[in-house]
Amino acid sequence: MNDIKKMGRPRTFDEKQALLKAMNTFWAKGYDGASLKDLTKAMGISGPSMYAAFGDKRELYLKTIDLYADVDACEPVVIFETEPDIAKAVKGFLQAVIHYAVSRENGAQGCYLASCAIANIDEVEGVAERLDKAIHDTDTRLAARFDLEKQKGNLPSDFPSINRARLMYDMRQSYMFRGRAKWSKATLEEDLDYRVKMIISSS
Amino acid sequence: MNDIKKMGRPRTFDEKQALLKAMNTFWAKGYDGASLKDLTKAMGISGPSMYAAFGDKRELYLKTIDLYADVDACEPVVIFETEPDIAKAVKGFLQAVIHYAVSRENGAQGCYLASCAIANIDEVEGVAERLDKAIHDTDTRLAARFDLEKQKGNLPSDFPSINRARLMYDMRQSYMFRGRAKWSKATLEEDLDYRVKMIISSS
DNA sequence: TTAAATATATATCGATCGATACATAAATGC
DNA sequence: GCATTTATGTATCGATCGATATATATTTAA
Repeated sequence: MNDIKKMGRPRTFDEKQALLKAMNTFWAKGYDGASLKDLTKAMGISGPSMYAAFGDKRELYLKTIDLYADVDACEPVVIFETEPDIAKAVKGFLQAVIHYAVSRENGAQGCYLASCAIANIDEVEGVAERLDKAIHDTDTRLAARFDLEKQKGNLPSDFPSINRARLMYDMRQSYMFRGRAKWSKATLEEDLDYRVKMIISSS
Repeated sequence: MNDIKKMGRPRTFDEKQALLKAMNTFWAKGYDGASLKDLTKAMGISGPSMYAAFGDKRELYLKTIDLYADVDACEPVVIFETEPDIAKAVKGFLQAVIHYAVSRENGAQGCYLASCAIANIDEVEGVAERLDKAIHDTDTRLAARFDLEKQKGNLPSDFPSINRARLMYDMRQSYMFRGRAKWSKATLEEDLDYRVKMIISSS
């Protein structure tokens, strides 16, 4: 539906692929630590191409944050939303988080928001609102699944969905933090079952 | 005992005070975002004085990390170690953490390690080992209090001290994260009692 | 009083920063 | 065809980066 030919010389690179490369560069070096040279080299494009496509360094950064929040960080959430059994869903979520936390490429371990974006929350305009939205969106999305289980009668009617959703998100951030600090998958999984219990316990 | 007069012109500034100012600057702007101009202005000294006293920018950064780990971040831990009742100790720890997370000066909210240092873990040599040590030291210190309570008979003999210590530290990091993301003290305290209960629950 | 030692202030270094001017290449519209 | 539009590659801008050379000020040792 949207394949109307545009005028002018066509792009020779894929915007999303370039954004992913930029994200990994920011992730490893930080906003100020990642130079335009670093970024354009990783993206495989020239400086002027970057500016034409994304605006400037700050806008590029904000777009990588949007990409992360909308796409990259969602896999564990999807697992949580699709696994039928709620206990298994919680455990599957945390397992996916742990796997994600330790298995990204060099220098980009952990959570992009928690280990990169948050460092510039007051320095780079636009970061704060995106971070706040990402946290609330995830909290809400996780709570929605708990609410669904309450309707089904699989969780008690007084189950505090939003509080447990926040707790679950906090567990995610904790694993991400230790993952970036080079903790092993095995060590992170040690206390997994108790944490699952803590999340779905009703009182 | 250590007031032997040194030769040469004496320092006109206090090293620790200058380090604290440098830490706040790094905290707000990040390692690469904080320029020597920013740093020396905040520290109230000239460039050459900074280099003479601390080496270079990287060494200054590492020294601020040491200062944070050894001094600045310890207040909630001390509360945890000194409050006689273990349940109150856990709650007091988390309350102190929440207070700390939201009440630092502009741009320096949250945990210095989690919102600044960790961003440069692979970029700045020496950060990774300090971060790893700080996490392990805190985990161990928290676990020691649980072990003490086990000896006293206030906690069951099979209480998993190190796992609960890690959980407690993770709760700390979570509050710090949301504190930096501008969450209010009241909101952070909402689910406090449940978290305390789960930290000291024995099964 | 002089020499040695350490800290300070000013001025400035080459390198790199983010960003852009310009000419050229490759597509569409007519 | 030719004009228009958009993207690319090269070369480079002024500003700022981290770091230092130099001269001066202030202390102790003798």
